[in-house]
Amino acid sequence: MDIDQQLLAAAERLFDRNGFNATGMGKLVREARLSSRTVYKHAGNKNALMARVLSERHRRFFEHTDFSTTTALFDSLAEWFAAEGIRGCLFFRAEAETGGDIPEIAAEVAAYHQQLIEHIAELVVRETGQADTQLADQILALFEGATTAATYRGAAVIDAARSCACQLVNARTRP
Amino acid sequence: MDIDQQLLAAAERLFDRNGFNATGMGKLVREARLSSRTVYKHAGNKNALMARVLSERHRRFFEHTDFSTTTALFDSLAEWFAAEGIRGCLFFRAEAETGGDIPEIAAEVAAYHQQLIEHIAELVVRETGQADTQLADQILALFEGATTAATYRGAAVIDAARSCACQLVNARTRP
DNA sequence: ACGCAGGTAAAACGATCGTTTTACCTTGGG
DNA sequence: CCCAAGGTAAAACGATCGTTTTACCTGCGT
Repeated sequence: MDIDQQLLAAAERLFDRNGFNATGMGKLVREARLSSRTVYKHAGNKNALMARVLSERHRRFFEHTDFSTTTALFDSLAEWFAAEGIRGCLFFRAEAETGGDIPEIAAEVAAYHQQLIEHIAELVVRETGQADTQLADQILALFEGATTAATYRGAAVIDAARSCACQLVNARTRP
Repeated sequence: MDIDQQLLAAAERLFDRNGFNATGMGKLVREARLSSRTVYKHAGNKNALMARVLSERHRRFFEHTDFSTTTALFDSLAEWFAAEGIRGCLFFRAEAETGGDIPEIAAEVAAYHQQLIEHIAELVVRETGQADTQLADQILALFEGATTAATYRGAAVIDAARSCACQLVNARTRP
């Protein structure tokens, strides 16, 4: 059934564009062109739907993003924003809107963050030949910072962050 | 009257900890130990209250933060988080929760961002002797990224971001 | 002594929230 | 042929939302 995709696509779009709490189930039902009965049959309730949206976003993001090199990482981010618009990190926003109080959502956010950290740590090892927590934290900060700051400064921040990250990595590559 | 401070303090605490939309006026009235009549006499309505909270936060943040050197900037951020807790940027969160649709709030967020950008640009000039948009964007990304990533990685990200920013600035200081 | 500015407590407003229910299709397989 | 599965449309649920109103109290200036 593409009914699940229809529902999840509408939910992700509305949650992302207008916020989670500001998006009522009524508006969601209307936008997804489904009946509320069907929506609740498929999603359970709003919290579960939010969690599924995050889970799907998680999958799609790591499917899209290329962690093979630092350059590729920030290029992927720029591509993502060009295709999806720049509205900041949906996981951070979900956690902030819910105060971390809804376990199913907090779990999805934590899972995303853990995988993000791991992928960056592996990237560091791959590019410099050794683990380096501080370098990984720096790339993470540049990645998150580009995501946030690009919402009001535009895509130029991503270029700036990429060149900074590459500088850091190159400095470690040949000492 | 400290009635305004009482109201704004409670509002900022609840909005920050639990989110803007998730914080009802009922809970706010209870927590501020005021009557709803008094709250609406002082604040007008919820949107105006949110905007005033952001305006006050803006003032307080720039009063606290030391933009004189790159080191001082990230030290200030670490101090702020130690004192206030780490929950990410309240301005970004306000914009995201409202989808940018409430003009009074969007204006406060834009004003904050503009001043942040300006202060960092001046910091760059002060430390390197010339304007450098790319360097300013890099420091901005590190600043925003530290703010966001510290919510799940902790204060270590701030140290990492500071050392990265200082490296960048020093590389420009003596060429 | 009095009035009024400005506070409280509590009820009430209509709107909207998330969710469930009722009643009615449509459709593919035995 | 028909019946279960699974969809729609729409009404209804109680809770809570943001906001206003009613009724009362208090303290201060003249």
